[in-house]
Amino acid sequence: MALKIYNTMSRTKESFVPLTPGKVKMYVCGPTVYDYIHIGNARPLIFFDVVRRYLESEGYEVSYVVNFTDVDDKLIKKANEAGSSVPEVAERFIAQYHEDAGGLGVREASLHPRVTQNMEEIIAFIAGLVDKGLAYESGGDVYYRTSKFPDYGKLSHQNLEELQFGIRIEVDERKENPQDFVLWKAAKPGEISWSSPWGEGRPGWHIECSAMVRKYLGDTIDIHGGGQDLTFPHHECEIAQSEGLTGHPMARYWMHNGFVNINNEKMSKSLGNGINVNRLLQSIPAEAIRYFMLSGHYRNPLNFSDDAVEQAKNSLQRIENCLANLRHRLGSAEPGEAEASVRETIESVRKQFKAKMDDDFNTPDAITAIFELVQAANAYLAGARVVAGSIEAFLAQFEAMDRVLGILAKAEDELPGDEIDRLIAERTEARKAKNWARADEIRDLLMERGIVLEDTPQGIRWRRK
RNA sequence: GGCGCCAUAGCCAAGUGGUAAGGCAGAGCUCUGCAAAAGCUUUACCCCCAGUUCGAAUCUGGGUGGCGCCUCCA
Repeated sequence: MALKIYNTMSRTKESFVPLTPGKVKMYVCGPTVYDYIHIGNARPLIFFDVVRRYLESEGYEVSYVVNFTDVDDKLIKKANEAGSSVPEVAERFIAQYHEDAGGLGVREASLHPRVTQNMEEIIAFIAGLVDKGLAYESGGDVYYRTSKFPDYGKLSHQNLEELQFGIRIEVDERKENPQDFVLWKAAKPGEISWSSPWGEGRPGWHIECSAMVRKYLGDTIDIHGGGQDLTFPHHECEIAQSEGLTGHPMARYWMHNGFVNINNEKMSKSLGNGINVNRLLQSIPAEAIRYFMLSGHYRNPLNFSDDAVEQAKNSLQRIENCLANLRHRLGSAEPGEAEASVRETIESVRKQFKAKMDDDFNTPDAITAIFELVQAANAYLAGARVVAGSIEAFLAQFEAMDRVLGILAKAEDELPGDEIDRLIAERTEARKAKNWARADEIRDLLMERGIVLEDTPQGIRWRRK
């Protein structure tokens, strides 16, 4: 079964066929770097990171581009408030982004282009649109002439006549039509700006993605992703710009992730309930955040709460216990190749995992496949005969799945300190002597230090709590 | 007004025509010096009402209750 992706454009799951066999060009709209990233930003980061990892694990060579919007109104405002400059603010939060995304286990994109480093291409792009009559200059601004692009609305399935413009934002009288959107904004006095054929100014929000997609990936890419709020207007405008200029489809598959709510409320600045990823990572392991994010289907809304985090942690604990127990038992297992029955079980889990990921990245069901493996491995460990090859095969399958999801903590190979070692040895002696009081005392002592001791027929097994 | 989304056990969450996966939490049992870990067992009139069908959580229509987008937004 081949990969199917839900395409916002067609509103159906479509078989994934890349433009060039074996290669995938993928672009996801990145953050405007004027603040710390929040839990809502984290969802597309983590989800599309998983998409990318899965494609790679399926053998595709993925060119993955995530942009930084490093100049816009919010940055200008922030810089003014902080008595700083736009580049300084951007630099600071780009660094912060890398720290936080990395903290979430999100791999760096192939490329993180910035608006301010692609100004030539952006201006050339706009000029091209003006030349084609698809854009017009008005009072130092340049606007896209939506009336010249009949497909406008095709992604979000909006009908131009039905859209209510000016509902939230006052319509600028410099526009020919209210639905026209800005490509180039004339600079106000003192604002950061670049020279252009239309005077000093800066790019509008949508044009950067069109210009950077084209420059770094080409006229048509395979996957274009982002949060579902970007469907309209952002991606709609990108399509108008890119397809208007090049005459080619901008992307073959449009993917949009659902929102994260906080305690069943929409996350918004006005409610003040945004959750800062950097702060969150100080109290919650990245793996638990990833598990939480992947525990629901990416197109459904997800509700973030303390309870949800707790459940994610506990669920993960079951998998990690299993891994720890496998590793511990490896030392005492008899040598030998994996049994056929074990290989079959693992193969069936492998297929299940793949089938679920192939079905529009059904990560909740893919996680279920992991639990199937946990169950099988636990049952195997409880059996009479335990062979090293089988344990290794189990571990290898866990690792293969985790290369895609990234929800399991890296194996801690740190050894207990001398003192801990000594205490464990002393407890073993005490147990031999049936000195249960001393044995329990030592276990409690280590428990206080976050170390859980478990007695098994193969000796003491310890893990960090 | 337009375009959409969601409603499944105490909680989270798949399934989208053949009679309810998985996880968390809870309970019981087994194992254990005691634990832990693990195993086994256990919990669902699938929001409501009609309809289509041999058969519907799944399709259709109508409700009810949440929610998103309509040029800041992941």
